Amino acid sequence: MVTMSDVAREAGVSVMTVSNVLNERLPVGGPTRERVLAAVEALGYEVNLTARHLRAGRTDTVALIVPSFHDYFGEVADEIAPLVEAQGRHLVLERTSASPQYEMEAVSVARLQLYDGVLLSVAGLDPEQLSRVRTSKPIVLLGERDVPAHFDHVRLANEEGARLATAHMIERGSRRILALGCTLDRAHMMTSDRRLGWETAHRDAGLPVDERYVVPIATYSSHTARATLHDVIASGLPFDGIFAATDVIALGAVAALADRGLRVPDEVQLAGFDNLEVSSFVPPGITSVDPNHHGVAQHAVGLLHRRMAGGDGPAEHVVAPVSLVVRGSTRR
Amino acid sequence: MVTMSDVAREAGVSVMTVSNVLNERLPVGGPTRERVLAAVEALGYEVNLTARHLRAGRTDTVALIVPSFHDYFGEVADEIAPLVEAQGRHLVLERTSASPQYEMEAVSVARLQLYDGVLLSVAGLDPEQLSRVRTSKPIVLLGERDVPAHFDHVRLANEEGARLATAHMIERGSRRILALGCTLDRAHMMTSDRRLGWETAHRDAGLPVDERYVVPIATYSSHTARATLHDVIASGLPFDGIFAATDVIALGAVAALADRGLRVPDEVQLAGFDNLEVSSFVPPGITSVDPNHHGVAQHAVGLLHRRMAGGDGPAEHVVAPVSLVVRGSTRR
DNA sequence: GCGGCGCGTTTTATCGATATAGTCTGCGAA
DNA sequence: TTCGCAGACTATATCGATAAAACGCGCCGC
Repeated sequence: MVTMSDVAREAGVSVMTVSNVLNERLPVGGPTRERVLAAVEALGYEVNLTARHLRAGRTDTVALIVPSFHDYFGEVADEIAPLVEAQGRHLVLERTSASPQYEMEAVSVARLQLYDGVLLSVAGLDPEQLSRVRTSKPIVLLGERDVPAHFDHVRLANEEGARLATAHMIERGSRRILALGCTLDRAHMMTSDRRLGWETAHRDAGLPVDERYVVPIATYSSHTARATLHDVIASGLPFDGIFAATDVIALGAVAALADRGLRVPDEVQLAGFDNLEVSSFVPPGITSVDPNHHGVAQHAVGLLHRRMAGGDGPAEHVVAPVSLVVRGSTRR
Repeated sequence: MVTMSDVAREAGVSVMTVSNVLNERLPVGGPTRERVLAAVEALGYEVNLTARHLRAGRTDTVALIVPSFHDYFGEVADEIAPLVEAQGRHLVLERTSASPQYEMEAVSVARLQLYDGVLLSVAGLDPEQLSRVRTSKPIVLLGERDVPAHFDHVRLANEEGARLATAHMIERGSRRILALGCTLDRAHMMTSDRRLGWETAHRDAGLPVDERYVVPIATYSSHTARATLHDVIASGLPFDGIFAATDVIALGAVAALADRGLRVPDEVQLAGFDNLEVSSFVPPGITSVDPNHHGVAQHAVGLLHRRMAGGDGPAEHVVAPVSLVVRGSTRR
């Protein structure tokens, strides 16, 4: 490996002179500078970032830690990346498999030291576990779980989004709407907050809330959603609308409905949540709650930037507004 | 920040003793070890990985560098992650926006030093640019472009996959099959290799090859694909089948066909390439060439592992076999 | 003629961990 | 009593870069 001192020897100067030439900190005389640059070129020297990071105590890198790389998080990550790069920092992604253990490791002091800041998409950790995190570096939390108050946090207006989608289907005539992928839990988390919105829409419309229509699913995959909806259909529970807790679930539902020859939206209306890119392309177009990925990304990166710049106000808890994107899976 | 020497002072020992306790290199006496562990606990010490990396010249981290985080690459990344972790290393993702400049920076000596090895999914760099890369660390290339011979490389059987898909549609009755997203270029790259397979299938079946049916698209997004297919339909060019160069393109095609009320597969058969997860859920199910993500991931990680372990045989060029997954978008 | 100043460059210390060589203590054998 | 030696622990050098201080030299002004 070519080091700065190799360059220094080649150019007949001290390492500091090389450093000064390359970083333009202190001025270096013309001829000397030329010799240094020639030596750099000849040897193919490039700075060792690890050493620089150690010395500088800074890495100019931000980590985005997500449960998995595909679907929702991939799309969010692609929104976040340009914003971080616009600040002159690098973005790297790490993955936790949604396992609490991996998430804890990812925000361990040791790993945090590799980055100037971390965006953590919380999937597995509960508030109690999170409160044990030693925040040696700025962390901004993303995601729909409850988190300790001292963390900056960006979440979505889950209840409102679910309410919008459900109310829309009620207005368009659905009376028996499944809450697919939702749960009856009390803890504030994605699946229960969205179920609350589903409930609210029913109450607002003067309709009864039937808990049989809350159908949890074991894993948040299209595959499981498809199988679960098949079970519901087989059970004979009548329904004429589906609010899917996520678009990934909605996608599984679309498949299951097609498997059974149920027409969307004529026989069953369908709405999802997340407005994934794919949702506008799957015929007849999936109506979905748009979380405004770009806005979420801006909030999150903005908060993190403020902390990295030394800002130390009270923690902010942003609830990002959502809107409904109406497509062909609901009636007009 | 709590350092090892803070712990050493607290425990009344030298830093090396702390190091020895934590890394279990040299044996440390019972009582001393207890004091050290107590001090570590009390101060909340964790090792500084940057310092360790500098000293050790190793980071136990592999980078996967991709054009973008979502769709295809997100799915591949989720396959690669567990394999890298199984080797006791971390995986991080970086993104290049498919820009040649970013790709060059990503494999600059400086950035490579942060990792023990790199998996680079080549999108923007041509062989000439790649050959200028100073490979200070093991690199394995992924992707469908031609690359210099001295790089390990994993690619797909593009021509064969396209041939399979096209032949399948011909066999099922299509006679005028668009090659959507393919190109007439000569350079070996994804879009032209897949076009070759489309051609071969025609020749094999004794059908003429009509270049008007090769329809390139400006950007590889579902959105562009949808718009482009609308243009084709508007142009009046008759077709009864579509081979989409990627599933993302196929998804746009599905949307455009639905927009026009064209029934799949009755009026138009459709096949894609990549077998994205979504393809099995979009009604009626998109027939797609399965690149065996898992196998590709294993090859790539295996090659990289060999290099990182010091293996120095000749570069390997793996062409990963593909197979056709038949779904409802083609006739049975 | 000498202090002072500015410029260009080098010296030294440092970031935090770790490999290696060295030191100290105590115990057993000659 | 002395030497040897093993075991436990410490001192030092090192990874590669950079911040801060020091240095040498020429030139200016009084």
